[in-house]
Amino acid sequence: MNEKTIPDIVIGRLPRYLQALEHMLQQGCTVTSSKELGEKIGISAAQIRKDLSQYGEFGKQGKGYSVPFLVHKLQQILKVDRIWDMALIGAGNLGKAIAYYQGFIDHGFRVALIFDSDPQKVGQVINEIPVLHTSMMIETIQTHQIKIAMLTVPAQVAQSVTNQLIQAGVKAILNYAPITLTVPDDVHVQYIDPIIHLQRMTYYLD
Amino acid sequence: MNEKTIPDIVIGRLPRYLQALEHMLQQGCTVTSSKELGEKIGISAAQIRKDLSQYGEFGKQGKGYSVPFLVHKLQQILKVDRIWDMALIGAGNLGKAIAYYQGFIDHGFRVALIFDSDPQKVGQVINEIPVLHTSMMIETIQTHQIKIAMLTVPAQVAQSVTNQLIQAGVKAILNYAPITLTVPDDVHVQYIDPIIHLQRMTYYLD
DNA sequence: CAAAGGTTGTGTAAATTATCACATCCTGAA
DNA sequence: TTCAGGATGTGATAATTTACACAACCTTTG
Repeated sequence: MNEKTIPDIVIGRLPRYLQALEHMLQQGCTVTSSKELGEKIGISAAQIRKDLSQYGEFGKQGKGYSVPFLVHKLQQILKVDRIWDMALIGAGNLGKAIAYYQGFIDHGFRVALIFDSDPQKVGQVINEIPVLHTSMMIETIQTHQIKIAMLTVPAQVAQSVTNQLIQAGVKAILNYAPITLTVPDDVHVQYIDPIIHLQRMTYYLD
Repeated sequence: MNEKTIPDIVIGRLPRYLQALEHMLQQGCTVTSSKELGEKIGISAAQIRKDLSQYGEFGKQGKGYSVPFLVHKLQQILKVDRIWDMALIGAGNLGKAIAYYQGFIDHGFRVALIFDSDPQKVGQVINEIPVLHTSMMIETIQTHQIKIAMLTVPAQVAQSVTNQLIQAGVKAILNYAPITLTVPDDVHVQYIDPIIHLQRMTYYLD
């Protein structure tokens, strides 16, 4: 069953299923169908069934899916059935907003370390976490065995910071800097850039 | 040539081309090739050539592409050869960080209006823009003819705010709230949700 | 001028992704 | 018990997307 690897495009949809299912759970909904879920997130029912069937048979014919069960399974598949410590690099406006975001901890992600190169920022405490100088970054990340980093530094230094993160053993980077990062094959990068998203929409406007 | 519509997946890559090309321009690079560009952003040269050829013949055989010319063409195609006024809904930590972000204005996007439902926030001035109450939202957006909105409100109110935005004539929404929005076909939505992106990466971690 | 080297634009083939359609199964009611 | 209604899981098919390969063309060099 798990013979061949599941395409990344499928993986990309799983978090969206999980998000919608967690909302349902909060609202006390215990059973759903691929049809209902699909309508909520704008994906065809067949697509959802096929995606989920890659990992096993989670539903009951005639009935649908148990929401708590499916949430649990998806959390296992996505490996968010645990707490992930993360490092945040860059304590500017955006970095601070991220450090204060409650959503991370609610979903098993914890900002454990914050770094900045500005001596004025070092020593500040953001949401109970002291800002450390980037000169301590590699060593501290290594000792904490942190695998995930969020990057909110200027584009000019993003690649060099990335190189250091890789050296420190980081395997996943959420990059807010407006630049494509070059990384080894075993390091994953996701990009968050509002400009890119906006430009993708203005294309369709008059 | 423009007979049939160009697939959205192609549109999604154009902003990344533009981003890389603008970096090159800043560094004084005036000519490039699909090979060089592709290596920078991790996309095959053939893919880039095919994408660009959808809109015309911008390159010179044997030579490559003129960077300033291609930047100009992409800006035209993506309709970012002008200034777009935007409304920002939600003046929390994230909303403030967005309001202060220099990158928008550098790329032709201007935060023109800010709204919040919290009376304590209304009247505050963020980056020279006064925060207005959401009760004035529909009317103000209409009179300013604003077509783009950024949403940084709690998930619980995101859909109802969205409905109001649509009523006000907004056609593109950059949604930071962790929920799928339901909108008419002529309204475009892009999602920015760090949790989704992180979960897409933890799948691949041990 | 000729030839070499390099790059584009594109028709075609391959690979990937999404849709369809239906056998199978479960539930509940008569 | 039987039958109707409804939903899953999946093989087959269709659609989309990417990769390949090369003719055409430009530039430079000798």
